Order: sequence, then C-alpha cells, then structure tokens
Amino acid sequence: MAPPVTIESHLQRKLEYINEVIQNLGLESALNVFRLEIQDAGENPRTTRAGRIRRIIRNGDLVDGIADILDSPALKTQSAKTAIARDSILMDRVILPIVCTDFAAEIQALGKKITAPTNKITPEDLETFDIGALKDVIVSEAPHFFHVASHIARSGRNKDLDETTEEEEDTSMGEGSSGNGSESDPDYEPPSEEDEDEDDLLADGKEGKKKDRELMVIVALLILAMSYNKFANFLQCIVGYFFLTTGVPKRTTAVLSRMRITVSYETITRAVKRISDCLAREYRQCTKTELHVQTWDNMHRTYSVKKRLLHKSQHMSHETQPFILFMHPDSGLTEPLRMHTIDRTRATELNVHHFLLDYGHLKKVAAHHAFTVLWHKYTPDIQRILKAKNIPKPCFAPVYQLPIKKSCIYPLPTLKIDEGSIAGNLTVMNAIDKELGLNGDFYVDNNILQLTSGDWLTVRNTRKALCQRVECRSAADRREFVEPTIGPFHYQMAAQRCIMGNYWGSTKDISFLSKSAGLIRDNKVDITCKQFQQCDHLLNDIGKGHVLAYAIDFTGCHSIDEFGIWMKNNSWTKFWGMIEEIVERIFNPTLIQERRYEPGTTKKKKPGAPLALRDILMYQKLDACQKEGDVGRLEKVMKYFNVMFQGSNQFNYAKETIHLTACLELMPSWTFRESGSPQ
DNA sequence: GCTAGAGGGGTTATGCCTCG
DNA sequence: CGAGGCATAACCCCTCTAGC
Repeated sequence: MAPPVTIESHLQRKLEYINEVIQNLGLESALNVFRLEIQDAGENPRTTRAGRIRRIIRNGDLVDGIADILDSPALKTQSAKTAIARDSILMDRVILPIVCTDFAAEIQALGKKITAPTNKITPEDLETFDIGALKDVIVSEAPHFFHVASHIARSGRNKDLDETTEEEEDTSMGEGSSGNGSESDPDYEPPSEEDEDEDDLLADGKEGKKKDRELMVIVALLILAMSYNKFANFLQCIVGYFFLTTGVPKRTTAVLSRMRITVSYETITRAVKRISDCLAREYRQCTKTELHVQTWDNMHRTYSVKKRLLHKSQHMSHETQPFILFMHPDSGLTEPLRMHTIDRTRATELNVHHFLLDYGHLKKVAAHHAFTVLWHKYTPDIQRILKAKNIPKPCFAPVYQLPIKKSCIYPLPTLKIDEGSIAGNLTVMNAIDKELGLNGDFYVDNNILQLTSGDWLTVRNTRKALCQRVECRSAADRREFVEPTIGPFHYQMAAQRCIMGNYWGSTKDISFLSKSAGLIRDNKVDITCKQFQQCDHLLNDIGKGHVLAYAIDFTGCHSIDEFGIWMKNNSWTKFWGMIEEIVERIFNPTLIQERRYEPGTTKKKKPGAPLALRDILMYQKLDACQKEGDVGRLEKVMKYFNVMFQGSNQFNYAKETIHLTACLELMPSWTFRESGSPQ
C-alpha cells in the first residue's frame, strides 16, 4: 500500500520503512535490536562486539544513544510507541532510569521555586496564596512529571494531553504505567469506564463535593518536592499557619509534619512571629495617615495556677485585648476624621422629640419581617398569588444604606490591664498609643479626631476618663481628640438580654421563653444570654412560631395543615390583609391591653405573646439592618430599644443610647437622615 | 474523707545539629 | 551561612492513689 522507498524518498518515509522491516523480522523495534545485542554480549562476553557494547555502557554513551533514538522522528508513530511500551525489559532497565532522572531534575528545579523561608514570609504571601499560581509554577518547572501524575490520577483526561508530541517519555510512561494501554487489552478499558461513572455520580449527587484530582496531583508533587529539598515548603507553610490559627492541637500538626503535609510546629511558630512582626510594622505605619478605630474589650479568665500564689487557688485575671480597625480601601473612608467635623456643643439641643418613635415605619418593617417568615414556609403558594396579581415580591426599601465593605482588623498585643476601671481605661489608651508609636501631640498637631470603640462599659469609662482630665492644661493631656463610639453588636446583645429578661418567665407557662427553650431541650440558653448565638436562634425561632400562630389564629384555622390549605386558596389581598392585621394587633396598645386583662377588671390574663412578638420582630430588624448596613433604619429601631432600656436595669445602655442619638443626629456635620437609599 | 505528690498529657521556648 | 527540625527544659493542668 505504501509507496516504495527510493533514494529520493522523504526521511520520515525511510525511517518508517526501516521500522516496518524490523517488525517484519519479528524484532518489534530498533531498540529491541539493541537490547538483543546487549543480551548477546552478556551471553558471549569474550567477543569484540561485547567489549564494544560494554565500553558504550561504561562511558555513559548508552543513555545518550537511547535518548537520541527516542527523539528520532520514527518513534513518533503510534506503533513504535506501543512497541517500546510493551517491551518490559527496555522499559525497566533503559527508559525508566532516563525518565526518572529527568523527573528528579524537574522536581529539584520545582523545589527551588516554591521556597518560603519562615523568617522571611510576609503577610502578602498568605493573602496572595493561590493554588492556581502554584499549579502554574509546577507546569512551567515540571511539565512532564505533572503530565504523568495527572495521567495516573486521571485528572487530565478531558484535556487534549494525548495530542502533545514533544515528549515521548511521558506518553510511553503513561501508557506503560496504566497497564500496557492499548485498545486490544481488555483489562484497560473497564476500570476507566467505571471510574467515569463514579465521577458523574459524584458530580450529580453532591454538588461541589467532586474530587479535585488536580489539587491532589499538585499537593502530591509539592510533597515530593519537599522530599528533595526541605526548603520547598510554601504549601506546607501555609497549611501549617492555617492549622495553628484554627487551633489544631500540636500533636496533630506533629503527625502531619512527619508526612510533610505541614512544616514542623517550631517552624510554624517562627512563621507566625515573623508575620506578626510584619503586621505590627504595617499598622504602625498606617495609623499615622489613615482613618482607624481603636477598639478594646476586657477578658476575664480564671487561672488555677500553683506557682504564682502561695496557696494554690483560683484567681481571676483581667486582661484587655485591643484591636485596630481600618476601613476597606474601596470605601472612600481613608482620610482621618478632623476635629471640626463634630460639634459637641450641639448635644445640648437634644430634645424629647428626638426620641419619638416612627410607628408607621416600625409597622412597615414588622410587616416585612412577618411576611418573610411566611415566605420561607410557603414560597410556592405566595409566588402563585403574587403572579396572579402580577406584583413583585415585596421588599423593604432601605432608608440610608452604607455600602458594606470588609474592614481590616489588626489585633494588638494583649495588655495585662483591667479596663473595668476609669484609671485602667486611661492606662489602656496610653498603652495603645505606645504600641502604635503615637502620642497626644500627634493628634492635636494634625487636627485628627481619634475614634475609639468597645462595649458600653468601655465607652462609658472612656468618657468618664475624659471628664476627669478636663482640667489638664494642654489639649493633648485632656485627650480632646478622643471620641468614644459604640459597636452595634453590643447594642444587639443588650437588646437580646432585655427581651430575654422580659419574657424568660417560668417554665410552667407556655408563652414564656423558658418553656420554649425547655421544650426543645436547649440548655445553653438562659436569662443571662451568655451564649449569644444560641439565644439569637431561639428568639428567631420563637418569632417565626409566633407569626405562624398569629396567622393561624387570624384565619380561623385550627392546625398548621389547615392553614396550609388556606394558603393555597386565598388571594393576595386577603394574605396581605392578614399580615397587616397581625402587625396592627401587636402594635395597638388598646388591643394589647384587651388581651392582657380580663374585660372590665384589672385581673391579668395570660401574659404577653403580642408584646414578645413585637419585641422579637424589632430585634430581628435590628439584626437585619446591621447586616445590610442600613444606618437609617438602625437609627429608627434604636429609638425603640432606647425606650425599652429606660425601663430596664441596663443603665449604661439606657444612658448611652441617649448619647448615641445626640451623636448621630446633632453633633456631626454630616447626616444619615436622607430619605430613601442614596443610590 | 482529705491531701500531697506522682505521673501523664499537653504546650511553648530554646539550644544545637544537619543540610541545602 | 542560615533555615528547619529535633531534643529537651520548663511549665501548666488534670487524674489517680498512697498515706494519714
């Protein structure tokens, strides 16, 4: 079939012809001829030919010669590759050593590129860590090995790796190592298909849980690289840092470091020290020029230490943990605040009308939250009735929404100071200034307003400390530049405590929170609200339950199933009317009174589910507007809790809410009181 | 029944050795 | 020559048990 070979034929055709001739002789490949010669030389060592071959092997020409043969265009044909791959002696004795030498060189070269000396590592290395970038390094430094490893892990199947023509070793290795991979071999195909099925199953069944074979290959290669060179520890360093920061026990790290999945524990601590030094330098630099908020809070720990006391007994340790907060670079808030942006004297204008509640707004928000509860339970039904009327899903328009950006937080070294006292607070402020390398004169000279933050105790003590200093001579000593502000999170905690205190009650009454907590066997929740998250979940769940209960009550249904049927057969007007009715009931004082007392008497009926629902809906709103960054709504809902705090024993919060209202509405030269969303 | 101390589990710091 | 890892000291905490 093929054209006859003549002297003018193309070189490729000539080589193919030689190949054909060798195969017709039953010798399979040119390399096989060479192998037979070596064998022959072994059997008849006294011949001159054997001596020549020994010399070739001794001089190292053999490897070069084989490599030349492998590089020859003749071996680009599939039949030649198959011939080599099938020749086990040739594979084991000749090709494998050549290939392995190349692979070792690749891995060593790779090792030089991924070092991360732990006393040179920087925070940027951690931030910019990207497994994709590591893969790029691997592909550029160890392309052949990566190719082979991908083949073994069968991660590169879908890519057209088989089309590559530049490396014969790999293709032959790949086929050779996966069981003489030719089409005729029956052992080869079935596992492949089975494997593929498993892959599909994984992809269908568990979304996002598919095996990341490429990642496995990358990690395997990086571990191999570390076996040559312990300094090739980039990935291991990152993993180790992750372990240390997530509280993995040292013994676990020790085990994994033996497998070179991480570096050793000592190395990790060195890296952590180095990183903390870097960060300290960074925040010291940034605090001089950028807007930042100094936050601190106290930590009480009980120590049971023998050595530090004469008698072994528990003692309380008071420590303070300061933080520095920077705004996100994109938020546009990087300039420090200046002194003239606030006018403290305007606080005297504070009047009772600043605390009047906007009931219309609160009702609207409550209706929205009640709607959300029903939406989550009856989404298809509500969607259907919305579609029938062709109206969009009601959503609450933000009042004044700030863009939510992640701020940058640096923890400062923990101070052995109790900030519970006024003097302690001053000490904390001085210690922070010392840590940052700033002093009072810096703020005064640059006309900078320094924000501090914390819980209400911190804020109160800071302010009292400032009051004590009012007689100092210089502005720097008076610390006039300090403006304490509160974090809404502590506000929410106080609101939670207040609600819990109001409705905790006894375990005997079904409408009290303690009964509900007991019913679901939630023993982490208590009246002190030590477990914020648990209490949060309980309040939200009870809020949902109350909304549903009200809805069932209003529609005259007797069970939740009946209400489900009602939801299927109603109109939008009836549905929304029901929600408005619920809100009206919980916000109307007359209706509440009627519910609370027996008609015409002062005898109390069962206490306040409507009030509890109202407070919980307001609490949910407080939570939601914090999450959405809606300062306008926050301001309105804070007034609701302000009134509540005034009647509670949360004295600090009662007082500070008033102060906060002045801070928000009167003192600054800017305002949050725009109507509607700024965008 | 109480208590001191042994002993084991665990963490952190540091000196020293090895190896790239 | 310096980074990484090992061995070890120092320390804390908890539990168990012998001895009173």
